[in-house]
Order: sequence, then C-alpha cells, then structure tokens
Amino acid sequence: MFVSTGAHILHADLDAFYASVEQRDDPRLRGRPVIVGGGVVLAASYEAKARGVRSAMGGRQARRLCPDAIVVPPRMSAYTAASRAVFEIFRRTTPLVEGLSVDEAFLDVGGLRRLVGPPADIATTLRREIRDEVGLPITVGVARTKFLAKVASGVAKPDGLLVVPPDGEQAFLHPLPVERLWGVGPVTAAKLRERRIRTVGEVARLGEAALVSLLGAGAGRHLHALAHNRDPRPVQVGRRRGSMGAQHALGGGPHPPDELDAILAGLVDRVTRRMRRAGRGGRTIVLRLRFADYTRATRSRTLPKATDDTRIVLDGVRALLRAALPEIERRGVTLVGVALGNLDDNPVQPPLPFDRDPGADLDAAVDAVRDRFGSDSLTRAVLLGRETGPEMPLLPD
DNA sequence: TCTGGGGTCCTAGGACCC
DNA sequence: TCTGGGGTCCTAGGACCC
Repeated sequence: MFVSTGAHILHADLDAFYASVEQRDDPRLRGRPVIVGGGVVLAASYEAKARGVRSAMGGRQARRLCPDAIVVPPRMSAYTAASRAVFEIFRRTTPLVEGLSVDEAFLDVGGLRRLVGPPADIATTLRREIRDEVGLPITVGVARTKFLAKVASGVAKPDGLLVVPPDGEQAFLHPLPVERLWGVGPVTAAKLRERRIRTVGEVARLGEAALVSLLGAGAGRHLHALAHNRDPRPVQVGRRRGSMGAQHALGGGPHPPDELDAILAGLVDRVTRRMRRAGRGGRTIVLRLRFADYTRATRSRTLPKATDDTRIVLDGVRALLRAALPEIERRGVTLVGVALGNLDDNPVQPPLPFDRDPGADLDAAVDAVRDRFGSDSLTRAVLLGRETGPEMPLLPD
C-alpha cells in the first residue's frame, strides 16, 4: 500500500462564510462592511473585521465600532445551499473528505499525486472551482498533518493558499503565538502567559511533565504533541454527530415556570423533528441552563433505549426542569436548551408529514400526530411549536 | 466584553459489577 | 466482618470550536 508522507492534507475553510454569501447575492454589499445577524453578530465581512467587529459580538458594540456597516438578517437556507455546493466540489476532488462544520473540511489528496498532480496544484484548482461555480472565496492550508493544515489555513486567511512543506514545519510553527494552536483558547492562553510562554516554540521547549502539571493530563499531552508537530489523526470520512440540540436565550427579568415549560416544549419539538428527519434516536436527555450571572449548568438523564419521540423527550425534560426549578428561582435564568446525546442510528419511527414538508396539509398532519400521541392538546402544541416557540400555549401536565 | 445557536472532547466522582 | 483492583456507565462541569 502506498502511504503518502508529503504535505497531502488540505484544510479548506470558506472566508467569512455567511457574509460572503450575502456579498455574492447582493452586489451593493461588495467591498463594504457587512454584518449578518442583528442582536448578535453571526458573521462579519473582512471589511467589518478590519474595524474590529467579531462574530459573537453584541450588535450594539458592533455598530459602535463600525457605524457604516450594513446589517442583514441571516438567510440560513442560502447558506445551507452554498455549503452543499461546496461540499460537492470537495467530494469531486477526493473521496476522503471530513467535514468539520458547514464551512470547513479536511481533504486527503495523498493518493492523487500520480493521477491528478501535487497537493498544491489540487488546492489551487479547488479554490478556482469554488470561486467560479459557487462564487465564494475559500482559503486552503496544505500540510502533512490535519493540525498543521488547519493552522496554515488560519494564517493564510482571507482568500489565501499556504503550503507548509515537510522540511519547513518547525520554521513555520515555532514563531507562531500559542493562540494559533487549535485547542488553545482564552483560559489555556492565560495560563501559558503567566509562565511567560507566548510562542509555540516556547511551548515545545517546555517538556511534557511541565505542561501536564500546568494544564492537566489530557490537555498537557495534547499540546505537547502539537507543539512537536505530532498529529497522527487520519482524515475520517462519514463521521456522524453525537448529539443534537436546540436552545433559546431569554431576556433579563423573571421567567415563570409556565413560560419555561412552553419554550422547552417548542425546543423539544424542534429537536425531535430533526432527529426523525435524520433517522436517529437519542438516549440521553439534557436540559441546558444559563443563569443570570451567565454561568452554565446542565441536567441530564439517560433512558434505557434511544428515542426520537416528542412525548418521551418532553416528559424527561419536564422532570429535569421540575428538579431544577428551585435553583432557577434563586439564581434567575437567561437561557434554556434541550439536547439529545448518545445518538444511535436506529430510525425509531417514520417521519411525520411536516417533518419533511413544513407546508404539509394541516389536517393530515394533525391526524398523524394524534395517531401517534393520542392527545389533542399535545397535537396542538406540537403543531404550533414548529412556528411559535415562546408564544405557544401552555401544555397540560 | 455584557454575550446566539450549534456542536466536540475531556475530566472526575460515584454507582455498580466482577 | 473486612478488604483489593479493574472496568463500565452515568452525571455534571469545563474548555474549546465555528
């Protein structure tokens, strides 16, 4: 078997994805600072990033930094369509594609050298095809390992291509600030900074034992390996997600139990519908909370077998909510969420009519739900929940 | 810096079993 | 009645990513 040892892994990452789709579809937005999302920045164009706007930033602050920014509401279906088109080009390039999110993936092109050409040429072609066929800029990092390819694309952004040759890895890696390392966030960076460690090279000189005592066994060993550029993980095709969830942020002020219950019913309906559409079931039910001080908590319970059943999940969420109510009362709540973990692949039940088609005939949908759940009030709530969320009527217990 | 929505992986303690 | 070591599952929290 031929094993490629050169720089053969591509990390392809669309630039400012949502904002680029908006600029593509509306010529008036091109060359101008664009912010997608109102209350909070979901994505910012590079013109807006240059002014300090970052994703996850509050909308007010973003507008203060960049008063002339054009703010557009998100169009999720357009982003999903663009993502599909890009992934088709990925898979046309090589069957070894591992998606990381809607806008990035690893591609292993090690076996294509004889057939198509060297990885750098393949990356150039890939970028051109995505530009020509989908109309979006994409940055590609090329290296011998996944980790290094990801770091390379981060350095090359936006609209760039960077190849790290195997004999240039240390020279590329060591001068970089530790924040560039995949997996080093604010907390880890602060711990390292306290020890006067700022670059990857300084991490590499530290020694595994010192890193483990500073960061813990897992993170310490992981970081030590990355700093020495050891990353044996292969590109994995067909990874499936392990959990599915939905959440809803709440304004300040009190939120009575009835209101929380109604919101959670809407969230449960959204998640279970997605699960049925995906043909998956979950065994662990998670209630996610964020309190008024923005600390987070989860409460969970695990069922004997996986389910995608709205009623069963809702019952579980309600039990978790009841138990958490005193703490919510005391501390206030600013977010509720529902997630299902321990996902397996058994399609538990056929999808309901509007699982596939939101415009399905309402009477037929009501009948189908009633057949399955046998309750008029739940039927009504489930149907309403697909659109209303917070405003939906209370469910009886 | 006053904070959305969707995920991943890791750690640690306790229950339970052999 | 008191005691060992190992393994798995569950719950909860935390850091990180896009």
